[in-house]
Amino acid sequence: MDKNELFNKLVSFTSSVHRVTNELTKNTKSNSISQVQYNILEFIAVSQPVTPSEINDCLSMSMSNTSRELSKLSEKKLIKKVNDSKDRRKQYIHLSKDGEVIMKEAFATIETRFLNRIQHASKEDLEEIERAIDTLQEKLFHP
Amino acid sequence: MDKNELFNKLVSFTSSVHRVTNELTKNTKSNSISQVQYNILEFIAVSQPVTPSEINDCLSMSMSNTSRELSKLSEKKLIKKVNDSKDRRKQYIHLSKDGEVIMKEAFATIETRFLNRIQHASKEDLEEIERAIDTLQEKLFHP
DNA sequence: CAATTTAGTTATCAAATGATAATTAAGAGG
DNA sequence: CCTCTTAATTATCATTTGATAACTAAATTG
Repeated sequence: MDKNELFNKLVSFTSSVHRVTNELTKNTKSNSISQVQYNILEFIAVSQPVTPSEINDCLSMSMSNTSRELSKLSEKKLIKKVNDSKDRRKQYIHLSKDGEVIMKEAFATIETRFLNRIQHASKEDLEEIERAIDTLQEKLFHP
Repeated sequence: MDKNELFNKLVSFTSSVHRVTNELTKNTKSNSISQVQYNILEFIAVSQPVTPSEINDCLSMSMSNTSRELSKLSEKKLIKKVNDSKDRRKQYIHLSKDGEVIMKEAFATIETRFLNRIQHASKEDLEEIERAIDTLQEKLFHP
């Protein structure tokens, strides 16, 4: 087992994942929000609840900009801020009802494109794909 | 086989891939270039050769900005532009020697972090990971 | 050949973003 | 209690970026 070769495979694999993710999520955002705001909502939707610190860390943005954009999303009633009951410096950000609606629509578009992409896959292929995802999730990406 | 469930797995999987990619590539860029310039060099390194159009498409940036940043990278002697011999409107961007050096260093850092991440995986685990990557690359991400 | 489209460059301006610093509030450690 | 650190907000300013338009050059279409 050549770990070096495995690393090269990982590089080209992650590059493919990013490319396909781009294709699937292109132009899915509603017109009422900016691209960055959509990225934030998507991150919240997948990782709910999140703190502002996690957002600027995971989306590689500055704390000042995160704070600004969260305020705008709050004004638009797309997110809710909840204080941590133990550590009262922390906030947990959730999607609001309206935020959930926007993200449900976006994910519906993404899912349609995904189903289109795997429409010719056989039952066996799909099962193999599912097992492969489980394997990588468990052994490589989750910890 | 529930395709809906498979989609949900894909969403959480791609989210993990992005998170781990972030961890592995954080602060790997040399101080002489901006983050965007690093992203461009990384994309070129993985997909060489690429056209300016592919760069603005895959990195979701405007054509004007792509052109500006490529000029800067050219001034810094990190890339080379080669005209397509058939379609002379097109350019192919390659890394220069200096660009290769910068990216080799960056990937060395990333590889060290990756090896650290899989240090406790058994031989069997690594083989399973490799097969899973091959499967997803072939059946889900490559086409 | 003429008209249209495509690839890319450049200049300009407005908007988004990052860096910084000052500030508030609260947890952690001595 | 005092100091240090962490989480977050806000204001200010410089830089980066996107949008637009004008432009060159070359391919495509008809």
